[in-house]
Amino acid sequence: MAKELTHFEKKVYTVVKNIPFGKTRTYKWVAEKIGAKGASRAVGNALNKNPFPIIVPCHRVVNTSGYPGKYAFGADLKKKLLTLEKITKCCLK
DNA sequence: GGGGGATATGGTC
DNA sequence: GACCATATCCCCC
Repeated sequence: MAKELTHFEKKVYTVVKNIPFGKTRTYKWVAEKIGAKGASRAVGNALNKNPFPIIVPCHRVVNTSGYPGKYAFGADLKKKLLTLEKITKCCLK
């Protein structure tokens, strides 16, 4: 099972997985974090093929405009998830 | 500061 | 070689 993920994807998932709840990061931020500065697009590629969208909150990754770009399950869902997390965080707080 | 268009860049299929 | 969930630069207002 264990799909043989590329070293790049592995790093991307590890970083994205560590993004705090209710927070959002940019593709560039992730790229630099994994040491692939400039590979912002490659980050999106890896997330798109994300085999575990459950443990990898890829919906927390947005572009520099602070606006959610695309999403494997639909940009609409992504926006919804972000809003939901925001509300949840506010409620718990 | 913001909008639109074009180019550069990195990784995977 | 082509594709892609971006980023950045240039121009204009």
